[in-house]
Amino acid sequence: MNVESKSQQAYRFIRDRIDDGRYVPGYRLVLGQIAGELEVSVVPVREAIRRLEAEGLVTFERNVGAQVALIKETEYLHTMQTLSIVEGAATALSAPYLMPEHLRRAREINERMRRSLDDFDPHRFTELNLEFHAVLFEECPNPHILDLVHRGWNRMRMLRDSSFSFVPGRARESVAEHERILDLLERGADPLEIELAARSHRTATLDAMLAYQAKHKHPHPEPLAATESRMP
Amino acid sequence: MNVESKSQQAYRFIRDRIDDGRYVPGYRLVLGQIAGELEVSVVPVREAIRRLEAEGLVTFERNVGAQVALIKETEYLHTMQTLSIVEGAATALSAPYLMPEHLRRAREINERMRRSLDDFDPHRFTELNLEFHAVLFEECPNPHILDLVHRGWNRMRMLRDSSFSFVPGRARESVAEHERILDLLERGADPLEIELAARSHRTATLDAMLAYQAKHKHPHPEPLAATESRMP
DNA sequence: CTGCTTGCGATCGTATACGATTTCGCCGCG
DNA sequence: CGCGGCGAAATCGTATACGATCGCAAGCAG
Repeated sequence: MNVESKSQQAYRFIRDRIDDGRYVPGYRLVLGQIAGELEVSVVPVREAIRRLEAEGLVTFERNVGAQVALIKETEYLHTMQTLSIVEGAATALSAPYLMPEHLRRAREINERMRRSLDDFDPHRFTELNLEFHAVLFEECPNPHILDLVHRGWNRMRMLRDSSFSFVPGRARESVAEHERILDLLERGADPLEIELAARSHRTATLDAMLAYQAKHKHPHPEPLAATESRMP
Repeated sequence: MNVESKSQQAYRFIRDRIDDGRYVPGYRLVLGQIAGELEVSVVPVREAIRRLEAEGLVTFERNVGAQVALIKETEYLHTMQTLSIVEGAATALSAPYLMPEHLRRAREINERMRRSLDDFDPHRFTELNLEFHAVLFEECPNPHILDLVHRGWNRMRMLRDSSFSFVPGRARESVAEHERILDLLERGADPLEIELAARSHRTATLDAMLAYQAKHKHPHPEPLAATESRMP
């Protein structure tokens, strides 16, 4: 009965293709073409693209057209930094609501992450990584914060290939940090301590990436207040 | 030459009316009616409303229509909590980039806030309050975070009447807290200290509101992890 | 009187049509 | 050979049209 609206359908269509990499950043979204593939008219497609634009996944230029958002490096760093903050907060806020069951599941996922490392399966690793944090956020009392976290993840997913795998050794540290966060949660540590641990879990990744890139590619990707936000 | 697109025009039209209170929360947005007032067709109006929906200012129900978002109390609290986090972070991130000139202007605005209190001008007070924080964020190196702050402010503005004025005495405390934040910035305090000060500046308002409401209206607006996020 | 059904008006959702704008290749000129 | 202008094709932006859906009120049965 209640079939989803065509604009919703178009939204999902495009969104799926962005998510799974068929539409790479920079890919030109031509209204008529997408409308043709979907067998709908251009109006719903325009709405869908507008929505994607508001979410930051797509850029839209008047009379020119839309394309999958190109994330510049500094943009990427800013998103990482923002993520570190909202993820840290979300973890701390969720802490009081996490049951032993959640922690058990999280540990189990983390174990699988460790194993995926031994199997050299980076794709599986990043997938499990998302799952891990998703478990921690399941009981987050503030859906707003959660929304911000998801926005950040979407953004990140668009560059999935420039994630962990690019910094040798970082993944293993990541697993260890997960362990530490779980320990803090388990013993009901101070929320601030949890927040900072979760935050630096992400900023450590960021810093590792910066260091790695500085050594291997550009001399300086651009100074950022990232490290200043790290807080010891 | 390059007149703004009609959908942009419609967006601004609606947005203005929401901002200045002509469209109150719950106000029903009828496509044809708005299109008529603007002398455009419904298609651009739909796009505008979709965008407002993505920004959270408007809710849209299929085959029923759009209305200015009704913010429930818990929603409000969540937004405040989120704001406390992102504002705190934004303040800390901006700290290294603030020149004495900025601090001077901020102090001056804060003084005017104090005076507006003596004149019993709450509208002016809230206006200056935004200005104050805007100055602190002028040099924020992370536009992402800033964007989140602005989103939060938009949300808040929709309930402007339930802000400071409802908690007697809170405004004066707020001025004092501004002073304290400025002091921390001036002496180049630890970023974490600045962040927590800015954060608790907002959560203090939240807590004051909750306490006030608990005493005067409802027994319990609903428990929230707010105080847990406050962090001493 | 109450509750369910039915029909109508209001409004939404989308297709189609067409003018407006941009892009890009082609041509002539320097 | 390069470059500036011109024209056609591609694409966008919006108006209009019309079917689809919802809400509400009137009518009918119990």
